[in-house]
Amino acid sequence: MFAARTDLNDRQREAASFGDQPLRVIAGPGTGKTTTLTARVEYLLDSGIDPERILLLTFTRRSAREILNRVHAIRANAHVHRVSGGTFHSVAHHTLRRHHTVVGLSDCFGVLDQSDAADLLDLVRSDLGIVSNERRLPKKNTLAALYSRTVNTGEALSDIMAEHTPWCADRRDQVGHIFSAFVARKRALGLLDFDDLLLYWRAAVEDETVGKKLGAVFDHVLVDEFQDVNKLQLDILMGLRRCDSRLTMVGDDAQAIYGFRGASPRFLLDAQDYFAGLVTITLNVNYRSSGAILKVANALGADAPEGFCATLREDKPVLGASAPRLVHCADERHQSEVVADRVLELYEEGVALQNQAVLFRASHHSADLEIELSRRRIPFIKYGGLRYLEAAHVKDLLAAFRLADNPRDEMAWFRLLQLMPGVGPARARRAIDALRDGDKSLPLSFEDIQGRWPEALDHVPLDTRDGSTRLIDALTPRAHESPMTHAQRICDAIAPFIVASYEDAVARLEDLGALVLACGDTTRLSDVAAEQVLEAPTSTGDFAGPPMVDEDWLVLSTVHSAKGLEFDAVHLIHAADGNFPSDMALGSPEGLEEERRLFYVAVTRARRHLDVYVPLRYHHHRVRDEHSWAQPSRFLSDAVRQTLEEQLHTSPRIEAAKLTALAPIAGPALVEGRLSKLW
DNA sequence: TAATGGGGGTTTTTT
DNA sequence: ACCCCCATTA
Repeated sequence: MFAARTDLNDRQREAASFGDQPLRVIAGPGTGKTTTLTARVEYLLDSGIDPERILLLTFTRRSAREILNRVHAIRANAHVHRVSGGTFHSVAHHTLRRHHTVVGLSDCFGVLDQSDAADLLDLVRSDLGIVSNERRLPKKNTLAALYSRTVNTGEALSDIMAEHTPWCADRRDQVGHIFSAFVARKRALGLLDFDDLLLYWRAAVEDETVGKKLGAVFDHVLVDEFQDVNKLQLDILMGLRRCDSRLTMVGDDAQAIYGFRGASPRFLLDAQDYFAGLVTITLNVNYRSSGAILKVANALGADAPEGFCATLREDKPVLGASAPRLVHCADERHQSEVVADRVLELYEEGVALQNQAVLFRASHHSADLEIELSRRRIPFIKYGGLRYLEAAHVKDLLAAFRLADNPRDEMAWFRLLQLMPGVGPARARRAIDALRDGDKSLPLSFEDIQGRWPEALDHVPLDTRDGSTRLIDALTPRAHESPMTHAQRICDAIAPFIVASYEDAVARLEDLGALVLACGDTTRLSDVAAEQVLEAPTSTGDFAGPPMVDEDWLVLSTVHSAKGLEFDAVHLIHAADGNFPSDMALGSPEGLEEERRLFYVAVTRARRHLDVYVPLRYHHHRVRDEHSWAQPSRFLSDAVRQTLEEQLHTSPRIEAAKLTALAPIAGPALVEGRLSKLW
């Protein structure tokens, strides 16, 4: 039973067994946040709450699973798997699928990921006759970011643009036109983007009657990583809890790193304004890191202008810890060598590769290290950055899945038609136009599509007509066919195009096969496509299996993706100003403070070993020797440096290069002079 | 008129 | 991987 748990401290226990008022737990890194949430779920189950009536909102599906697995490990007989949980977006998706009628959606809506949304914005822009190559008009990805920030914060577009894209603020009206056309187009095509999932969920919970019903489904709502909640998500929570005060929020203002998604730690700090009767419990005893590492973290916190809520306290000394170091390297190449050396050194000392992580600010910062690791045959897995899901062939098949349910999805048509050789944007567009009915909208069923297909065929080159017709046949659903069989037919129809256009077709076809298998237990293909997009594999290894056969591998991760994780050893690379903090974030004081928190997150992932690396020199082009000198990150203030042991590494390569600058010796004379004594 | 392939330059972070 | 630009091909 719950009372028997002895691994909780008093504060954790108090939080876990707290009553029915709104509860805010401020939990610094390593203070047992997950343990406490787990214990709270366990406590609620013990007190007789039906697992299905607990909603656990976490930042990633992975952390939801981790918490539920832990509960499950403790009480194997419980129906823990029935606890409702996931990310805001995935719970929104489930809610909308189930209750599509009440929010006025069709049940076959497709879900666009970020880059699909950007593509649609670009399409809408060109339809409006707004030319993209004019200077000062934001590019599609910037447009997508602007749109997202605007709807997630609920602030006026002009304010958002003035703050984040002042260089094009005078284009506000055009951007506004693009956005309203974008909204209309999504609706006409039966598509929702990530933001729409939340917007529709909010619309539902904000409705007096519907909201009451949706909220009444849950007795308890628990929210992890509350510091990364934005206004839209806060509105949803307030709607869900309009008649019920049982809400638990766990977070840490010091780890708020998702401002670019409209999140603000203010919602955690000001939670009492949104939830009446709020009680706060603060956890600050750290069970993760060595005292020396905590000193680094606290020094970083002390530099923050407004400070952090929790100053971390050591529980008891961590065994086998080394002094945190600041390592100066010659350049990026040298940094990779030094990191690889250090990783192997720790490995020799018994720290498995899996317990070591290399962290960095931006995904491409690991490029050189990846080369070095491959050269030395050190296996690694990379989190963050590019995902397999973003690979073209996967997106192709997912587009086909969406299309099979919803023939109005022009985005999907546009993408699939261009898969055929000889079909580019212009022909794809004409073929789509040929499919339209008189009123310019696409048919709702594949029967009608089949009827119009001969006309569309005129726009496809002769030698791809067979293949494209086979694809249309595959997309057309058959009576009494399981989604998986249908998916397999679609996959088979696409395979020839994949084989024709990619060198490494075998590996890509394997990816597609995995996607087909993922259709096992669903009723709709568009549902599978959405699930895949919402629960993307988080690393380059998740999708196709680990990169090598070895059972141990080093973790490479962006700091964002490392959130919530911990490692015996952390190697933080590129701690140079401009990289970390990123110079993209220096425009505003808030941006800089977010970078500081990000640095803090990186440092606090480490249990026993922390090494921060600063390359002194950056090469800009491969040509010649153009380079600039880097300043160490501004977060490495004097106070922070006093908590670190500084180490200056000289590189044999750099030392060797210096030789060429020396005055030459008289080589031939010396050699011949010495030899001449022999004869 | 379109599609395609090559080359060069860039890339913040994620649901 | 993306974007942008340019030359070549169908």
